[in-house]
Amino acid sequence: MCAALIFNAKSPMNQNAEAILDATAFAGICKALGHPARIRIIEHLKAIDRCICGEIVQILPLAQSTVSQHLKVLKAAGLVKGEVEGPRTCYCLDREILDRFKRTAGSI
Amino acid sequence: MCAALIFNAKSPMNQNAEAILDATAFAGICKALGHPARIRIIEHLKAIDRCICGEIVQILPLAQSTVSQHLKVLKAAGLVKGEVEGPRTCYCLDREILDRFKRTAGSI
DNA sequence: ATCGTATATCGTCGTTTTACGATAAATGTG
DNA sequence: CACATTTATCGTAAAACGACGATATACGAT
Repeated sequence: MCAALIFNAKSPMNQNAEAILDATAFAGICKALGHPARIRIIEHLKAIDRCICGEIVQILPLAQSTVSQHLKVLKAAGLVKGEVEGPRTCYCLDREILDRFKRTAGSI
Repeated sequence: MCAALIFNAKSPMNQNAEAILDATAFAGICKALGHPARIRIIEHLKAIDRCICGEIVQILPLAQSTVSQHLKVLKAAGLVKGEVEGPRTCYCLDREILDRFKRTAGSI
């Protein structure tokens, strides 16, 4: 039927959107999402699409350095992307990874 | 339309199946799922419906006490239920909680 | 060139996680 | 009753996490 039924997630040629994460990769994403502050960051990024770090600092009751660390975790997991814009960094969701997480979660 | 649009997750009267988890609850479930061994336990339980602890010990390359700890984490998160049957304990998924997790993940 | 702003990184501290072996508790079996 | 089986719990050690303040870095503005 669809590509997801033909290729599995471990196939190197599988760059399609239907890809499903294996247990380790899925656990890695879950771990990155396993903190309330990081969930709120994801929710906020979903709502406003893109924003700078400072905006998140104002929303969360955490120090700037702590927020920066949480963003680092999310970035390492591939859930968010950050691009430097002059003195600030603009963050946005990586919808591709997020969708892959959702599909995998749905398949459990 | 459906109940999910009328009641939100924080409503005390919201015991319906469409309930969505708040950020903290969702993060808690994600944290519990944030380890490859625990994902494999969930997958195995989904495949065979119910099994005793010893069966999981044979599947995973971990000591019995470690597996028992992982099961404890999953149970604390509400993802699995365990009932004592004589000298052994039989585990199975809590589909309700799992579905709630899935729906919340899908709504992110 | 200096200043102010925004962010990342460093160092630190206390807590939590993960893993294991050893042991206790519960329950069938001989 | 003694014994084997199954699982949970305890104790422990190493690693990772989460939070913070202090500091470094990068860049625009004056």
